[in-house]
Amino acid sequence: MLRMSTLFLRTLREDPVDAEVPSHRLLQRAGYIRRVAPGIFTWLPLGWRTYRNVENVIRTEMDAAGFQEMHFPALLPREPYERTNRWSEYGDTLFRLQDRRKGDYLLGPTHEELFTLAVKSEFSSYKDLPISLYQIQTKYRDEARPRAGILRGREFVMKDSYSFDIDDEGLANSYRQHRDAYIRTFDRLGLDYVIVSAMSGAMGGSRSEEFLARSEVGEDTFVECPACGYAANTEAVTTLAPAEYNRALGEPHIEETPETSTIEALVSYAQDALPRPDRAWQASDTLKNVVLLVTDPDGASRPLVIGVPGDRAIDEKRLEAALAPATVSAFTDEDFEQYPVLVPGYIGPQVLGKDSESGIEYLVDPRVVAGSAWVTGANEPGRHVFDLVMGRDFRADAVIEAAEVRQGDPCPVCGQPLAIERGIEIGHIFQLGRKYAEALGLQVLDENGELVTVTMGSYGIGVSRAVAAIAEQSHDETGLCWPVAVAPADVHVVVMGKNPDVLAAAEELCEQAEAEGVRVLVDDRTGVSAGVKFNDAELLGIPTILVVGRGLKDGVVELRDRASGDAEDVPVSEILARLLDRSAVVRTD
RNA sequence: CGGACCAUAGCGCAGUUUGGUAGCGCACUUGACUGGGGGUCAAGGGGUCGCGGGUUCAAAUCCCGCUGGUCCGACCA
Repeated sequence: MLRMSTLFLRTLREDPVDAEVPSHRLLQRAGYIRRVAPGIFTWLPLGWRTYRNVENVIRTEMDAAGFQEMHFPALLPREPYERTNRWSEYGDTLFRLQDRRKGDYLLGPTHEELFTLAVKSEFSSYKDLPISLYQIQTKYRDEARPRAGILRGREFVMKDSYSFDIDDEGLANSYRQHRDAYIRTFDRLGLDYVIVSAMSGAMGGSRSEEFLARSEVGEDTFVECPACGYAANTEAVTTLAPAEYNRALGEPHIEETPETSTIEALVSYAQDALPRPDRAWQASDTLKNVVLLVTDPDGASRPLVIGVPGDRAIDEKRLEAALAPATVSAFTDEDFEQYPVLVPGYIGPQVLGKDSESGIEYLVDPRVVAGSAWVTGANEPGRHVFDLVMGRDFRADAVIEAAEVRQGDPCPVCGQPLAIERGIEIGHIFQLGRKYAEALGLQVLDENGELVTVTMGSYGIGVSRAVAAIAEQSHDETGLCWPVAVAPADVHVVVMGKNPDVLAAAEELCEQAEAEGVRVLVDDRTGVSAGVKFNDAELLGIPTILVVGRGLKDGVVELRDRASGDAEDVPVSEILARLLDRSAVVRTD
């Protein structure tokens, strides 16, 4: 039994000044966590109980799915990460340190290498596979800017699983098992989440989905189709090629368009000087060609031009995701000097493409379909070309998803307008493929006695982040409101006044409840006013609040639902049954 | 990595402009009253004013340097 009179807890009446998002603010005010250094937090007793409940839900579901828990060190040698290139690729985000002999070590940001090596050292036959292993581990990432409390810390706990299969079919199966286990886990945690298509990004691999807890403070943006249920991270949204597009009125013709190096100026000029017969010119009639400098992982860089409808901006995240692992930067004046064919403000696709004279790679937005006509640069200052038709008058090397996604864009599945939402990434599942197995030489003998490289999946849940995500989704103005599955106790008993008979009656009730498996936190403090106790109870957010006080002489106590605020008087004789009904009694923490 | 700002009691802040006994609210201790919504009164404890140097009779305050931190953006399985 937790007693407020002895609990290591101090609630704060005022908000900590550094806390911006509700979860961070309330977890600190309620005495669940305290900051130690930027992005590094201590869990105080109530917070730790909550954290462990979350961890236990995750662990039970992983075990139930047949995944085996093990545990790696957080402090790791450099060598395995050197072999997969991540010692350098991870960059400044990697926490590095040296031992007394100047040997390089790191604090693990994720453990693909170690799991791969572990399987390699133990198993060597297809008969041993498939297998899925996991750990619940403290991870370290030296984030450039930790923020939002434990939503994004530099030290955090992650449950990371890895599956090992002999072939793609096996991997797909392991992936499905993890996906199902994650659904059960997040359902039990009471989270409101969506599963979105994601890019596998720097991790490599093919299929990837993210579990996002809906939250306006989330750092991930995703689109969702209210009509058909399609959902995707903005990085992974695919653009529907339009069924209708501008048709050419004739052959391409170059027009004088002075001082029109921006789309806005061009549209305005064309409207005045070269009006369309049927309707006004729009930015979406123009083809904007953006030059970027692409740098490959080996350090080589080259120009790249991307053509998008003039009303669209390039979304850097989508661009980076589309080009990964290469990175992009702006094309500078010096770069332009090296490529005189590129006339800033008047770049047109006629001179672009790998097969063209310039050899500059040219990629286009999916809206630039074959047969569509555009107004675009004529590759000379002050001139644009009209009625330039994709496929007829110019070609692209490929299609790229890099344009911004907007509210109301058509769903790639059903065509209905998409909504844009924000979420907190609480889980991510990947079909990694053979990247790590190849780099580290994880092979087994197949049934024909041939060596084959194992294919892997990688699956993560942010355990500490999930605590914050739950807090983010379940709180109100007065404090936290935990779902019963993760709450630090089942019932918060508020003992009113200082009448020893009332206290004794409350104590007895608490003892009986505990004996039945109900986890009780009792506010047995004397000399604390009713207001303080009620406010603390609401701040702490235990789902059921039981007020033992003046009703006792009539044989009733007051039962309150923290979330709704609903209260009712319940006869003492019935209270145990009611509490059991509202408790997460079957629990192993 | 850009931009803005901050550092004074456990927390939140004033004091710095114009140098002169280090303050307020909350929290904490003691006592009394109160006792179903952060109650009242009284008496207390708690500070290398981030660090180092300088100017001055005198520095939280002015000057120089450093360190740490926060927020916005960039970045970020």
